Amino acid sequence: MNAEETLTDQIRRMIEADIVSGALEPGSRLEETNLAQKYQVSRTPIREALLQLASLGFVEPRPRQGAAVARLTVAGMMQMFEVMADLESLSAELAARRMTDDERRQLVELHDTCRAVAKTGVPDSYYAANKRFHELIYTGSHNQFLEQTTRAIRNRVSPYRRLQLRVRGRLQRSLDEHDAVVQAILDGDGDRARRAMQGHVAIQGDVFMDFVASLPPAFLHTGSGV
Amino acid sequence: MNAEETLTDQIRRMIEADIVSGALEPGSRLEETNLAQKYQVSRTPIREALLQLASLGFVEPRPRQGAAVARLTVAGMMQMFEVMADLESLSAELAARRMTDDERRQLVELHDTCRAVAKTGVPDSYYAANKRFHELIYTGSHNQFLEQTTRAIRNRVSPYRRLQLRVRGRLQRSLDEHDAVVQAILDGDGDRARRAMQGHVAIQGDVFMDFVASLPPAFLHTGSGV
DNA sequence: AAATAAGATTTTGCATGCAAGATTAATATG
DNA sequence: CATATTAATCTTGCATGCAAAATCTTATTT
Repeated sequence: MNAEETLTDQIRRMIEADIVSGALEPGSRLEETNLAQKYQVSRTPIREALLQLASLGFVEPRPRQGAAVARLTVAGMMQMFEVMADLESLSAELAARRMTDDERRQLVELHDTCRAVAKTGVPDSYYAANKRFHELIYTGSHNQFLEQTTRAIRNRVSPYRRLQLRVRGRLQRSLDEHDAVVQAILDGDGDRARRAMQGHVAIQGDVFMDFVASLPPAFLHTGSGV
Repeated sequence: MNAEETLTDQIRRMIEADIVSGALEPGSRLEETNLAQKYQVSRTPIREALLQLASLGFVEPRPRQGAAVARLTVAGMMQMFEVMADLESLSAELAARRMTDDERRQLVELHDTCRAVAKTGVPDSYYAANKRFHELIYTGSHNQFLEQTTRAIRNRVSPYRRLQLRVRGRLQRSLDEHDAVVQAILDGDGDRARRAMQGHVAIQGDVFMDFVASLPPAFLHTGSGV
């Protein structure tokens, strides 16, 4: 039904994936000619893809100076975490009220998976399972716009966030917090679900400072702007 | 300091302004050649501007069929209001905690202006004053990312929202609700400010139904998607 | 007369070309 | 030798060109 995809779209998705996954580090220059050669297309679809990524905040375009993978200031990062915490909390509240029986079952299942993966102690695996857990809650809000918005922000901080779970002891803590969220959602208690999620994703002073301290300097942006 | 603006940027802003203001109605076709002629440039900067607007959600691009000013489904509109209500509430909460003395003074001043304008009973004037009131609260949150995000959503629903205040009696109600928000912020009571704002911007069943009923059919989108 | 099919026209998607601005290299100067 | 100035190279921003897809016209058939 939907018309086939345009070249620009494909390239946008590939570059975005490389940014989100961290393959392209924050601050990397993105030269149109390079990319055109890499993907075997002309500069036009590359330009168009970069323009879209710029308006989504993934790359910072400097007029007449090309684009680079966006870097965040510490302040900007805190701001994004603050907004995301609020949106995730809203998701949890709505999910508690709106999730179908089937979605609730899936939630329990995924939570068990998280627990199992946590036992292995491999941060990257937990990162993936944790991500699916949160995504299921976005979906459970039955608000697609909320889902898209939250996911977009999550993707933007993703290159940074990946490092977060390496902090010692964070993994077990995270699991306990998930537990509180799951219970509240199963009980259909929106307010409690919201507070539980807020507690889970809010940036706490010390944890955040440790996190910032662990970032490679090149990731950060000392100038103005977000 | 900042390099001069690119043609594409100027055009993007002009088209966006026309969409937000309602000069270009939802559903209008946006032909590249037309626009190129209108703005006296080649198709390239037009294409690039449209692509950016598409990723911001202002236009819906149908591959190989050009773009049109985005229309919202009723469901999509409800979803956006739901998210915006939450972000505005967060803004109010943070503003209560973070606004400077000067900002608080400005808030009181703007609130008085709203009251004065409301007396005249001209909806469009109140719309403008109300908008500035809300924008001051975004700024008062001292979270620029929140400010940008909220404003972006507000702009997207703006072509629809403009009609909302025409509902009879809405104007005085709005003013009373502002009053509660202002009081809570002045008291530095974040929780109360959040609840007051939530009450102000949340979509209530009947009001929303009246609102939807008043929309011109062409504005709405019956297909899938947001 | 309505519906369908075929052809003409328009419009997009992508490639290429070129000039202006930015970056780097080279040269001159204190 | 360091700094400043100028020249060369590279990169972007925009215009133009062309082929494929979509839309609109017209003609044909039932």
